[in-house]
Amino acid sequence: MGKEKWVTMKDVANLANVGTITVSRVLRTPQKVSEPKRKRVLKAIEELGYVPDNTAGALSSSKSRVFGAIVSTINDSVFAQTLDGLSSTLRAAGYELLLTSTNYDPDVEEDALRALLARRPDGIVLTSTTHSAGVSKLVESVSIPVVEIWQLPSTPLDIAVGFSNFRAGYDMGRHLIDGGRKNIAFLGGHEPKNERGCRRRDGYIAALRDAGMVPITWPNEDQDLPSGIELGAAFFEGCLNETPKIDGVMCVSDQVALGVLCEARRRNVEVPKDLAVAGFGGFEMSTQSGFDLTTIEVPGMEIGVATAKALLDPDAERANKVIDLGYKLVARGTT
Amino acid sequence: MGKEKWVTMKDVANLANVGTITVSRVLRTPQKVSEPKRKRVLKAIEELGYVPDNTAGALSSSKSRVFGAIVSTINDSVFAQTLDGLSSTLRAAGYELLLTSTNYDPDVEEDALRALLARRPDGIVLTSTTHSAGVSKLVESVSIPVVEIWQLPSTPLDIAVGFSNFRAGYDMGRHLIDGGRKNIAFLGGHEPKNERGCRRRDGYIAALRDAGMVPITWPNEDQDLPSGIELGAAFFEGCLNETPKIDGVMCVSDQVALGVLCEARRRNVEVPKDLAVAGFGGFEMSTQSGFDLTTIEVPGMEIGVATAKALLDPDAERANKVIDLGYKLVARGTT
DNA sequence: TTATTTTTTGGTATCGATACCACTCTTGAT
DNA sequence: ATCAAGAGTGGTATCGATACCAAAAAATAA
Repeated sequence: MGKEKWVTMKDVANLANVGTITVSRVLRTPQKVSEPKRKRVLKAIEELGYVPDNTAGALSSSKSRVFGAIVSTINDSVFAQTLDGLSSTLRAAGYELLLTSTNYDPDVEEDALRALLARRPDGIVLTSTTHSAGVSKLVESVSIPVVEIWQLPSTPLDIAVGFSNFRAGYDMGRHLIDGGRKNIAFLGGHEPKNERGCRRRDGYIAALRDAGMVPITWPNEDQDLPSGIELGAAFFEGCLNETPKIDGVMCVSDQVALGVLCEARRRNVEVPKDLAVAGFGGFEMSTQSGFDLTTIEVPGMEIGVATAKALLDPDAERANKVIDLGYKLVARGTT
Repeated sequence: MGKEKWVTMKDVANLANVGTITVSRVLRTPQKVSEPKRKRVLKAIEELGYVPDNTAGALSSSKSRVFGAIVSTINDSVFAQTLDGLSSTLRAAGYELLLTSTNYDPDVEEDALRALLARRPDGIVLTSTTHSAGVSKLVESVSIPVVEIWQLPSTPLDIAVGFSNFRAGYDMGRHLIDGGRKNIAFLGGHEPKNERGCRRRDGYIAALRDAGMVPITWPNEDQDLPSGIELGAAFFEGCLNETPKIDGVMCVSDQVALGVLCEARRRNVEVPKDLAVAGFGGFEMSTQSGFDLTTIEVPGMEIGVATAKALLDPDAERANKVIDLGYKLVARGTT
């Protein structure tokens, strides 16, 4: 626990017998410094254990080398992949990630954004696409790239990287219809704060309407908790009580789908004979060695990487403001 | 996309007709400013849409109001709870979290730590407890709190918050022995880079030795991938081929345990009659409405909250350098 | 050789906030 | 009325890096 002060660039410069600016250049643009001086500086850095102070650098260059992200939750495996991809790509380029989660509470978003902007990030990542007036105003007053992810907003603030939740919902609806199911329900997605889930549900509804079928959704009251396996079981039970003839369910997430699978097993409902089950997300356990679940696989990692690229070179990406990375409907044993 | 410059504290001061320092005080120590001036300043802030620049504040006060965290992976649901607890508690106190993941690669740790320290954080969170010489040296040269989490190191660098992975492994071993199992295997945990998993395995080995039984572990070669459901299935298969009489398995994680459950079902091995299965972590799906899996429940969220408290008030916590939050063995249907 | 470009280098001002100190103005005690 | 204590306020130096400009050194052209 040394109480010593931090070593400064000036200390390094003195030891190496150069100007401070030369030390700065060795770190930022080494090719602009002659071989012998560069070596001397590097040796001095090593010797003193110098760790540059980015807060000072940020102040004078107005480049913080930090990006801010506001996510709805960290606690979602597919989503976490995006963060992994984002954070590692950024770190490779010498940037760090300032992370804030709102736990699906939009009221937190503005505060979180203020706090992030106070750190003068070089860019911002948002996971929501409908924003409060305050948020929009803040974002518009700022001249840094803003990337909205995991959705494709019709009017992006700046850049968007994601896929169409609506089309994914629609496609899965069709998949169940094509599989001959007659009474298909959608479980979850009625959390008004989870926009992505709502869009999937909208897609499902459209698919059924287009096929002349009646959409069944459950639950129908607002419900705030992020959907998980417990809810899946509960949803299925509730839905079945109301509409016993259900022969296909499409779930807002893989977690909910697993809850349905568990509940179905307890009730001796045979999958896929009596009931088709489809999820969304493509998390690890949906694979064949797991639950062999039909699902929509989302390119979580790719979204993270593409987002990082957009942040690092916004002008290149701004040509096409909306980057659609698509999704993959993977039909497996449960349908 | 406004190209306007940021509003500065001076702008606010001018508009409110006060000194810049008064504006600073309104934000940091409002009780030291008289009512009328405070109101005027707040109005000016509102009017101009002023967002303070923390990088400048950090430089002059040497308090960045940022904490850095280096985690092995974001992609683990129980672990994510810790991050959620950490980040929300910190934000409530006006601090942000700078997050970096190493993907279980210890070589990345030193680089990541350097990058974090360059942002002059007010504290650091580490998820590993065995560090390279470079990391230890860096940490020791710094006078900020350092919290190691999810483990209880014998010689903490500074403060530690977690539980004993060894004892958890030991207890679960005993649980299976007490349940009358005769041939108990431990699956996973042979990733040398995953210390926590190794400690659990060590605990299991000790429990079996103490009971005069022969420990069986699988796999026995180094294996780097973080354990998941696919690996669980594969491990179980491999282990069964070598030692067919297995009647109990303890897994390094719940994910691996689920893989075992799936593979067991495919092979018509009845759980828990023919095979007891235990996991570790207590993630959502292990509950009764999910897979009814016997597991060790870890207080993920609490670790995050306690870590935040330790960072915010290190001196209070440093009295007891090691904070053991324990764990809970939850016996369910699979044993 | 000298003139001219290019590369390398360092001095000084600057970024925007807070620390520190000095000063004024209350308030209450004597 | 006088003084002491404390609250409220602002000026100026400062944090540690980078930008900008100018000067020196080296490389190239004439």
